[in-house]
Amino acid sequence: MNIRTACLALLAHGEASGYDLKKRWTEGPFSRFFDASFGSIYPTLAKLEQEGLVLFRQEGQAGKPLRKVYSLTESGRQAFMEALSAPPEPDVFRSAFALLALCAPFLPAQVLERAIEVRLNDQRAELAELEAIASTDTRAPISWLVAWGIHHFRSDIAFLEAKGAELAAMAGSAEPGGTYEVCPSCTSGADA
Amino acid sequence: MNIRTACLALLAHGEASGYDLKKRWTEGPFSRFFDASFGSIYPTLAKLEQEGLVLFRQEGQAGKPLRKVYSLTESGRQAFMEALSAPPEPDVFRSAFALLALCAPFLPAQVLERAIEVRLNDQRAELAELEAIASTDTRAPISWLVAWGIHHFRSDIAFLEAKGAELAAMAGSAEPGGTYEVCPSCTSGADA
DNA sequence: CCCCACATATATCGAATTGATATATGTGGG
DNA sequence: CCCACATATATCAATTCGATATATGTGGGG
Repeated sequence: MNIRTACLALLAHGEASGYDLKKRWTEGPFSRFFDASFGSIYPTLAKLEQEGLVLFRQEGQAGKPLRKVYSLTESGRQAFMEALSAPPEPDVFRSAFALLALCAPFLPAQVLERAIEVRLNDQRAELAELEAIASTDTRAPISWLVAWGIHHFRSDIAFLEAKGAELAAMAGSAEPGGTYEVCPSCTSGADA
Repeated sequence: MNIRTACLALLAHGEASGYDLKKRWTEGPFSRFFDASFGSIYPTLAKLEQEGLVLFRQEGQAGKPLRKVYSLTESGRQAFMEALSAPPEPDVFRSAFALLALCAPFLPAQVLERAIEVRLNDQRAELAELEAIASTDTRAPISWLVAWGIHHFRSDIAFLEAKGAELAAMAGSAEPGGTYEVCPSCTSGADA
C-alpha cells in the first residue's frame, strides 16, 4: 500500500494536517495497519496539492505553529475511489520474534524465555488497548477493524500461552557451529 | 529487524549465497516473516565480509554462473548471538485490506465483496501451503513456526467467514462527501 | 530446430522511504 | 527556572526497494 493511497483514504474521511495523519497511523484504531514518517508524509501532501487532488487552508492560531489543513478536491475523491477499487495487495507481516524462534536451537534458554515473556506482555497490552477502543467507539467500520484486531491478538496470545514452553525447550539443542537447513529446497547450486 | 541480523541468522544455520537467502525469504517456512531485495542483500553481504563477520568461497561450476557461498566466521557467530539477545522488536503488520475496510462506507458493494473474496482465496492458499510444509518438515523450530502460521491463518479465515458479510453490508452507507472521523482524539489544532 | 520463457546468479542504479535532526512556540511539572 | 513534552512543518543523509543489466543453461512449444 503506498503512502499516496493511504493519505487520500484518510482525507476522504475528513480534512487533516500532516501531523494528524501521522497520529492516526501511530495511535488509535488504524495504527496497527499502516505507518509512514514525516519525511514521506509532507512531500506526499505537497505532491498531491500540485496535482490538484487536495487543497489546503493555512490555520495560524495564536500560540501555536501554523497548521496546513488538507482536504480532498473532487478529482482527489475520484483518485481515492480508483485507487481503492483495485484488489488490495496482500498483507505484509514482518516479525523479529519469528527469526528468534527459527534460531531457538542456537540460543540460550534465558534469551528465548525473556523474548517470549516480553512478547506476551506486548500482545496483551495491544489487546487491552483495542478492547478500550471497542468499548468507546461504536461506529461500524472502526468496530469491525477493532474486532478483527481483538480476534487476532486473542488467537496469537492463546498460541503463545499454549506453545511457548515448547519453543523455550528447544534452546541450545544445536551443537555449536552445527548446520540446520532452514529450507533445503531453497539451496541452489551444485551442492552434492 | 534489519537485513544484517537476518543475514547473520540464516547464515548461522549453514552457508548460503545471496540468491539462496532471497529464496529463503520468498519461499519456504520463513517467507512470511521477512523479505529483502537483491539491492540490499548483496551490499549487506559485501559489508559483512569487509567487517570479517562472514567469508566466502567462489564456486564456479561448468554451465552455471559463479556462486559466492558465504559462511559465518567466529566473530560473525558472536555478532549473531549478540544481535538476537536483545528483546525482539515488535511485529510489523501492514494491510491494504484494513484500509479498504476502514473506507467501506465510501465504497461500492461490488468492490468490497470482491476484495473479501480475493482475500479469502489468498489466505486459504497460504494456509494450504503451510499445511503442505507441516506434513513434510518435522524439524522442531520449523514445525513451531509453521504451526504458528497455520494457527494465524485459520483464525483469520474464520473471522472473515463469520464477519465478511457484515463488512460488505457497510458499503455505500456514507453520504457522498460526508465526514467520518477515523480517530477524533487524533485531530489536533483548534478545530472548534 | 529454433526461439522464448524461465531458473540460476551477481550487480548496479534511480526512486522511495526512513530515522534523525532543525526550527519555532506554548504548557506543565520538578 | 529549566527541562521535557506536545504541537507543527520541513529537510537530509542513509537505507531499502524495484527495475534493469549481464551471462548462461534448460526445457517446452511451434
